[in-house]
Amino acid sequence: MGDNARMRISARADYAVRAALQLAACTDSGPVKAETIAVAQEIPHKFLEGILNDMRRGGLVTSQRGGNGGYRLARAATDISIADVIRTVDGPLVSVRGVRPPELSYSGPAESLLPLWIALRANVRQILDGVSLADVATAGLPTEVMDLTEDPAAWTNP
Amino acid sequence: MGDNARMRISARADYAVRAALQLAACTDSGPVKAETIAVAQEIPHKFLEGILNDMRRGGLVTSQRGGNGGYRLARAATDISIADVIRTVDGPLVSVRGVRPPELSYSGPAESLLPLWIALRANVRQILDGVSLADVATAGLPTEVMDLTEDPAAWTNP
DNA sequence: ATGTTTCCTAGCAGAGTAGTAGGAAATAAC
DNA sequence: GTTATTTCCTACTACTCTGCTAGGAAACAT
Repeated sequence: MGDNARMRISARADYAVRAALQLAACTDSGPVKAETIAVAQEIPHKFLEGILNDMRRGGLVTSQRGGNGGYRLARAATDISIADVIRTVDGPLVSVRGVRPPELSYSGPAESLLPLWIALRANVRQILDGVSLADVATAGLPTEVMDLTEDPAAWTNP
Repeated sequence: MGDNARMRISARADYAVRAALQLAACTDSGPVKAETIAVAQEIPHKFLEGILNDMRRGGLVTSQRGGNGGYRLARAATDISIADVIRTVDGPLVSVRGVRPPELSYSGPAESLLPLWIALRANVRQILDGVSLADVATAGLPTEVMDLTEDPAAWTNP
């Protein structure tokens, strides 16, 4: 018990999204070096290299080596969702006891737990699949998302 | 990479909720033994004992020792949310890189990430705070939650 | 007293997290 | 073709978290 949490965005995922946002921001000034991103977003350089590599393997970014090389987004920033990034570097968005909800089976009074986890997942997807890198980079989050942040209670802790 | 996921309901949390549901189901037949719950829900007995203890410390259940002892809910099943249970055994629902969203600060094109995480958290809370043990135990999930499970896409993997 | 059941402490094997280190391979500029 | 640059790859480390198990002490009912 302590500061561990259940919906946890890992350092990897957070860094990956921020790096992707940085790429979205400098979309037409040639490839961006890992080092540049690392400095701009205060991310450990070598750690970031590995993350960018995962994103390349996942088809999210393309890379070029050598002097004046670097990374750029493989698709338009409007066409890459936050969920795409997180899934690429960290795997599935939602799991229960290590497996994805559809593989679960409950009995007795717990039977309705499965639909609950499904609803939870659908809800998370709605947000993370529905927001693109461009939305965040240009500070133009969808109104449904902005609406959720209106309630001051959303900003307080528990 | 692999089967790790970002919104992960741990075994602890899953077991805790199921145990609480079992208690909600036998609310007026006297205290329920850990062993009984363990068998009914196929949860490792000694592991469950620890979880029930955490729930007692968290004020969710009361206990009685000795022959004919066991556990019962401390409040009405309508008055305990799924979020209450998860938070009691696992800590805060949502965190980014180990800290809760309000403590974060982003710069440059990542500035709108904070409102995004806040919206995500609000959305998760909406579900988990809004569903009580009684809702699940009686298979009477709120209609907003049921609506989310209507779309067949909610049941498919990615 | 006796049996039952919770409560407490300790430990443990495996996996995941957040990095670091060092160098090989590709590319561009000269 | 050499050199500087930058990605790419492998391996390693230290720490924490997860999902348990073991053994017994304390409380309670009969």
